[in-house]
Order: sequence, then structure tokens, then C-alpha cells
Amino acid sequence: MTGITAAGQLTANAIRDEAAQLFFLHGFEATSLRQVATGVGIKVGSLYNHIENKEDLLLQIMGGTMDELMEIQENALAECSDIIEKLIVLLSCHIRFHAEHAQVVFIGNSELRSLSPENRAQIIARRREYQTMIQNLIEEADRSGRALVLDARLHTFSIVAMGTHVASWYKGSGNLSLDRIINIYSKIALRGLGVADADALVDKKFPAL
Amino acid sequence: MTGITAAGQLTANAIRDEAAQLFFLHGFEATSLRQVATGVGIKVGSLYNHIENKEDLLLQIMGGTMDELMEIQENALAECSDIIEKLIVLLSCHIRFHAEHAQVVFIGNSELRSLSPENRAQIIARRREYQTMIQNLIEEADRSGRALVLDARLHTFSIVAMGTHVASWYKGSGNLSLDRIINIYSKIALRGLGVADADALVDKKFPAL
Amino acid sequence: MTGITAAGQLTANAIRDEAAQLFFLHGFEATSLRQVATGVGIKVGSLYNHIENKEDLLLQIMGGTMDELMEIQENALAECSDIIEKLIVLLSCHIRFHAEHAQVVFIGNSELRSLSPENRAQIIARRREYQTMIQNLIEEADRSGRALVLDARLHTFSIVAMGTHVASWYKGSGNLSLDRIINIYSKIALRGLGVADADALVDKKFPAL
Amino acid sequence: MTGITAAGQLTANAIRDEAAQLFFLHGFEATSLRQVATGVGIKVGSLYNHIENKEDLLLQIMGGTMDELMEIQENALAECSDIIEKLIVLLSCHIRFHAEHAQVVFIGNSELRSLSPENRAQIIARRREYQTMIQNLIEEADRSGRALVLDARLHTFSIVAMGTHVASWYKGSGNLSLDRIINIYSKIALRGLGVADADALVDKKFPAL
DNA sequence: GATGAATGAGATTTCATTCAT
DNA sequence: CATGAATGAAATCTCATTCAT
Repeated sequence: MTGITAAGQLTANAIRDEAAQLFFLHGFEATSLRQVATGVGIKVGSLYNHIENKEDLLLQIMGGTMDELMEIQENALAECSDIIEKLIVLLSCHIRFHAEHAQVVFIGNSELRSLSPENRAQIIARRREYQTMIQNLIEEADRSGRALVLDARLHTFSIVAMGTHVASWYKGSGNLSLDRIINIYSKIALRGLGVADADALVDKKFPAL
Repeated sequence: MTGITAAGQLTANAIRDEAAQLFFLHGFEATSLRQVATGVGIKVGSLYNHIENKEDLLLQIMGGTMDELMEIQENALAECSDIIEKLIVLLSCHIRFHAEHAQVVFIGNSELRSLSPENRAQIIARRREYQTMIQNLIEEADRSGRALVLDARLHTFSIVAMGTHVASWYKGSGNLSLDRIINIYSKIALRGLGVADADALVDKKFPAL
Repeated sequence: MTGITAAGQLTANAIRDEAAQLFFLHGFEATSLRQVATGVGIKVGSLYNHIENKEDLLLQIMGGTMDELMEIQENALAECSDIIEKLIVLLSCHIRFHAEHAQVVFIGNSELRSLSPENRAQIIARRREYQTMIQNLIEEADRSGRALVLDARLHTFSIVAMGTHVASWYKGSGNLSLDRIINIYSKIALRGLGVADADALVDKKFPAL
Repeated sequence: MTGITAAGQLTANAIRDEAAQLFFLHGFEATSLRQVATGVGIKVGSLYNHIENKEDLLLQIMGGTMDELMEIQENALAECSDIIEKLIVLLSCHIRFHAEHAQVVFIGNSELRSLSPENRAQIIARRREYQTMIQNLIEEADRSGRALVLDARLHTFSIVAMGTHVASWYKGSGNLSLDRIINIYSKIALRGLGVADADALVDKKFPAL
């Protein structure tokens, strides 16, 4: 049922954007389709020319986000060879993406339970894929002797948690630039992994400006 | 409205417990009072002998949690003098509490927006108080030269994020004991703060068993 | 179930008074027994030591009022012989009672439909009895040639309506004394009946002071 | 929210009519929207395509009635010049309207307290406007020497009360025709105002047939 | 005689969804 | 494609009433 004409596409995008904002502000359950429609400037009934149903809207928002993040990371990592450099690049992309897509990331973290079991499983699988990618890098760094890993899974968790948390407070304004936030968080994470010269390595790759 | 009779007190507690569990599983908005009542074994109308309204129930759960956490930390910190020891103790209590009270912690993090503005402000104030306490310790460690602090606020955030995240996955079972989880997370956090001999200091205070 | 001890009687009366006031202000349906109980200073459950049920409360209030009005009129009329004097006395008592018992009179007029069919019939019968008494006097005045009656029933209605209406606005304060209100209304009614020298006769019996 | 489609308009009218009848029979508070919906032949939720909320329904009914009455009076009075003729015409329209719109008039009198303060004030203002119009005519008749006015406000009240009262018993059937009722009530009122030749003047303008 | 608690019924209102126009 | 209208289901909350203590 999704729009095919150009105008239809525009409306469909407007709906997704409006929904993302409302889901972020009030939550999926607390957001009514009436609010979404009003925000877009149409009537409730008209929504159904563009979406399957309310949950479908949430699924679109969530799914798109993970796809985009994975693609960004893969492209960025493809250009590095050194394992620590890879970790630094990953951390940078990770924090940047979570800050710049705070709303949808937040939705992705908080509204999993609003999905039907099948849809939930689908999203969880993609998130696990992402975590596995991080954990693999950490284990590689461990094997190479460049990091002092305590528990690969917990290290991964604490990095994932950083992103989630950044998304919960980053607003785009404030006295810390995003570059600086990335710089500091990367150092904290790298220190945590027991990488020697963590601060210097991060500064060399992504100076805080 | 809360019970005065002994039996009434029991019912009131049962309502709060049942609600906490359901809010955790399905979210505040997605939980109906009918579910709560059924779980407790009474009829919907009877709930109102014990609560003011649905939001009041959420407020009770959230407020109680923050009070308890603050009290635990204050008692624990009162017994240490060394600043690094204090940090280690704080991290230990922090992780343990978030793991052992995963449900209510999670509710506290995800359902803030379900509160009315006044109630929300009240809870946020208590959370800020907690964060300030952590940040003060970090700054003290910095001044004493025992830590290499990058940005006290971001360090605080990453510690807070750890707790939040632990609460989102810790189930009480699994192959890592809670003591071991605390041990590792504390090391990661202390390493991140640039504390020399982080691992050894943690192991000395709270051996992983 | 009605109270027998002295204290019980007091409470029972307090309940009736409080209920009358609330029924007057918000209507029977819109008044909750919780409000009544709170006004009296007891809890809802305790009401049932004094009343049968909610409707019973209304019936007590309504029934008592009509009994009292009838008794007042009968006593007053027993002391006059002249038919016009009787009408003047009746009008005086009629207006005075409706003004001084505005609340219960108003309830009696507006809450008939809140009674069960049987109770309603009982109250309506007493009201019809009262109307018949008025109409009988009017017809007697007509037969005696002292009044120029157009339609005894409609004259009766317009007198009844006067009372009802007075009860809807009389507050006890205001720039017209009750005596003056009675004086004027009596003249209007007597004029309407086509009684010669209406104004003078009223002034003679009940000077406006 | 009121209908835009032709069919929608029909439903909206049906809802108002059904509500008016039910409010008249059982009162506003005692009438459930379910009853209204059932009477119209739709489901409860569908009502909200046509009304804002329950009170809105009452407001529409009340406001419409007063507007209509005022308009009728203004048109009728515009065609007379003599002050007594004006009074007779006013009385005629007054009684006729109250008889023919007994239901809504009754609602207007008995359900004022079911309105919110703002809505109540709005309706009361319109009613006061109507009373002022009557009182002005009475004062004019007084000044012209054609009437023997005792207290313009009380005369006004007794006329208003007549209308209210007629609305409470007139059923359209019965042994008195509406024309005859109007004829008699007008005479009673005019007599009350001390107008000479009251009966003859009324008979000349509106013979009882 | 008062109270806390429970109950069943019911009220208003909101919502996602459908469909004829 | 948009819309007004209808629907069924559900949700929160209130209420009169009962009863053990």
C-alpha cells in the first residue's frame, strides 16, 4: 500500500518523520494515530493509504535505523587494517550515529516490546549482529595482545551502553562539540579495554579540534 | 488511601509489586489496571481503595527506588575514607543495585515520560542528586591526582549508563556471577578514569571469588 | 434502620440536611453518597446505619416537605371564614413557605423523576391534594361572585407556578423583604382572579410594612 | 465536528433530538450516552463523530432554544406599536413557545447546573437578556399609565414562571386547546398588571376561538 | 455505630481500523 | 488519495451497596 507516486512518497516520509518524533516524545503506546495525522496535516483515515497499520510504522522506523548503522560501520571499517585503528573508527561511528540519530535510536531501544513477537525477533537479530561485530573486533584485539580484555561480552555491553546513553541526552547543542564527545568517549572505552597509549592513539586518529 | 489495616497493607504491597512487574514487561501505557487487579486477585474497582490513580502507582514505584539507592550509597560510602576505595565501593553498590532491582530501575529509566510534568520534575531532581554525588567523587579523585579525568560529566554518564544497561539484561541466572560482573564492570570504569593499578585495587577490595 | 438513640438521631438529621443541600446544589443524580458522608464527617459505609439507600434519602426529604406545607395551610385556613380572606391567607402561606423552604421545595419539583414509580406516585398524590385544595377555594370564590374566574385549573396552575418560581430565586437577602414579596405576589394573583379591590384587601390583611 | 455530509447532518440532528427527549424524561445526569446512541441507531463511539462531549450536547440544545425564542419575540414585536398590544403579543408568543417546545424549555430550566461554569454563564446571560426585554415592556406600560405596576421585576418573574410552568404540564392533548390556554393565561397576566379592560383587549387581539 | 475493603455495574471517552463516497 | 462516518474493543474511573471487624 506504500505510496508509489512522487507526492505519495513525500506524504509517506512525512508520516514516518512525524511518527518518529511523537514516538520519541511520548512513546509508541501513548501516541495516537490521530496525533500523527494531525502533525502531517491529513485526517486519520488517510494514513492508511500509506501505512499497513500502527505497528508497521514502528517497524519501518526501527528497521531502517539498524540497516543504516550497519552499513556505515562496514564501509568505515573496510578502510582500516590495524585492529586498534578499527576499534577507534568503530567507536567514532558508533557514538556519532547514536548522537545524530538520537530519536530513532532511542525508539529502537525503548519500544522493542511494542512489536509483535515476529517483528521483535527480526529487530533483535539485527542488533545481535551488530553486537557480534563489535565483540569480534574486541576479541581480535585481545588475541593480538594489543588489549587487555577482561570479558569480551561485558566490554561490548559497556560500549553499546555508551551509545544508548548518549542518545538519551545528546541534543546537538550544549558546550561540548560532538567531536569532543566522541574523542572522550573513545578514550574512556579504549582505556577500559586496557589498550596502551589509548589517549594518544585516539587523538592521533580523531583530534578533538 | 493506602491501607491501614494489616490486610489492607498486604493488598497495597501486592498491587505495587504486580504493577512493577507488568510495567517492566509491557510498559506503563500498555499495562491495564485490569491486568494489575487480576494479578493481585481483586477486581479493578477495588484497586482504588489503595491507589489514587494509575499514575500514582507509577510514582510510588519510581520514588521508592531512588530513595533506596541513595540510602544504600550513603551508608556504604560513610565507611570508607580513601577516594579510590570510595569509587570502588560506589561502583559495586551501583552495579549490584541496578542488577538486583533491574525491573524497577528499568521502569525508572523508561517511563519518566509517562509522569505528569510535576511528578516528572520530582523524580528527575532525585536522579540528578544521585548523579551529582558520583560526579563529586570523580572530581575529588581528579584533584587528588589519583585519576586522569577527561571530563567529569562524561565519566559520570558512562558509569550511569553501565547501571542502566546492566539492568536491561541481567536476569540473575547466566554464566557470570553477579560478583564477577561487578568486579569486571568496576575495573572497566576505573580503567576509564585513568586510575593506576585499577584491576589490582578492585580485586583487593572485592575479589571476584 | 433509622437511628433510635439520641446520638443516632442527630447523625440521621445531619445526613438529611447535608443531602438536601447537595441535592439542591447539584441534583440527586449528580450527588454522590461520598459527598454526603464527607459533609457529615463520616465514611460512606457508615451512612447505611442511618438510611435504607440513596433513594430513601430523597423520599424522606420530599415527603416531609409536603406534609408540613399541607398542615400549615390547614391550620391557617381554619381561622378564616370569608372566602377572599381565605385566598389571601393561602397565598401568603404559599409564598412564604416556598421562599423559606426554597431548597427542599426546589428538590421536590425537580427530582420527582429520580424516584421509583411507586414512590413517585405517592408524592404526586400529595401534591395533587394540595392543588385540589387551592382549586376548591378558587371555585368557591367564583360561585360566591367575589371572583371572575376564567378557568379554575389554570388559575391554580399560575399560583402554584409562582411558588415554584419564588423558590428558584429567593435567597433571603436582596432588597425586597419577604413580607413585601408576599404582598405583591398576592396582589398579582388576586388581580388575576378578577377580585374587586384586590390591592386594598391584601394590604388590609397583610400590610407590606 | 458536526456533520458536513448530508448524511452526517441527518445523524447529528437525530442525536440532538434523541438527547433532548431523553434529557427531558430522565434528566441529563441520568441519561447515558449509550441510551442516546441506541435511540439513534448507532454505537456509542460513533456519537463522537458528531459531538465534542456529553455536555456539548446539552449546550447545543439549550443555546438553540434561547436563540429561537428571542428571534420569535423580536419578529413578532416589530409588527406592533401599541404598548398593550405588544404585551399581549409577547404573552402569546411566550406561552405558545413554552408549550410547543415544552421539552427543551424544561431542560433549559432544570439542567443549568449540569453545565460547566463558563457554559452556564453563557446561557444565563441569554436568559437575562430575555427577561430584560419583558421587564422593559412592563416598565413602558407603567410609564404610559396603561398599567398599574407594583414591582416590574416581580411581574416579570410571574410571567416567566407561567411559561416555565406551562412547559411542565402541557402535552399537546387535553381538553383545553393551546389557543384557549394562551387566551386565559394572557388575561391572568394582564389583569395582574392592572391593565384596564384586560379581558376584552386580549379577546380582541387573539380570540379564543 | 463506624470503618476499610471488596464488589459489580456502569459511565464517558479514546483508539485503531474499515469503507463508501 | 483524502475524507467523514461507523464500529468494536478497551481503558480509567466512579458509584451504590455490602460486610467483617
